[in-house]
Amino acid sequence: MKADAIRGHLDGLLLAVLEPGPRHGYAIITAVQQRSGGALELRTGTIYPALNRLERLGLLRSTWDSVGERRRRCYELTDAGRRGLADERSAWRAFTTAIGSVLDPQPGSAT
Amino acid sequence: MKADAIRGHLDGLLLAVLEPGPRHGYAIITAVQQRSGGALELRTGTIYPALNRLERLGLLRSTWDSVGERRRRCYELTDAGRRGLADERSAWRAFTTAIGSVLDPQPGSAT
DNA sequence: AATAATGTGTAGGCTGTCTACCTATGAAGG
DNA sequence: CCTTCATAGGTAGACAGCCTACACATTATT
Repeated sequence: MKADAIRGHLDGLLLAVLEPGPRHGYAIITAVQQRSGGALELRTGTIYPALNRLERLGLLRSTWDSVGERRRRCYELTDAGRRGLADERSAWRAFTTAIGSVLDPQPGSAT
Repeated sequence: MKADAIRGHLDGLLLAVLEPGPRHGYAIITAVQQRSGGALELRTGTIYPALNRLERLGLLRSTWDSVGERRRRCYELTDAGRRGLADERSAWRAFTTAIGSVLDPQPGSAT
């Protein structure tokens, strides 16, 4: 996987894995990894700043919870986050359609 | 279209529009625009450095030709360029599969 | 005791794309 | 003749977002 291929698509990934329910950062990484069949391995340095940004934008809200002595920060979607996810999904469809039609043009289309 | 969504996919676009035959820069821009149904509007500042890079890498070769007094630089795929295009296409499929399976998971897959 | 797994986070750098700008020819219209 | 638009090629510099590398702490395993 090319290093910066996911640029511009990270937000959608984060919102999508939070759709079923709240998750903490580490679980987000493993969820993305599992869902993508191991293809996407996000780093902490990638997601934590992004999660902060999404919270600042009001798409996420976070709460601290504790398991024993260990603290973890759980993120969940806000209503704006759900709308944002819908936007990301339609943007993704438009994007893949656009790139796909250039990369693999239909035989009938103009050259 | 998010500004930098195409990051990491530009090379594939350029190689793909050059597959049918040689083209000069301006024609590459219009070809991408037409093939994508107007969704992708590349700028000269985007493609010329990229074309130079691809030529440096040996994926393209360029020749000057003249129409009257006007000179234009025509780019065409090398054999390495054709192989590069095939690589870009399979990378694109892997990429869309990966992102897609996170963004719109199949009901059966693990959360 | 040491190592791996779990868990959160920051600092700094990289690089490819974008914005903005510049130059030049040819055709069309006034 | 002059202006304007389409065609054609190009550079300089900034910017944003992701990556690399690092730091720290707790819990489980060997």
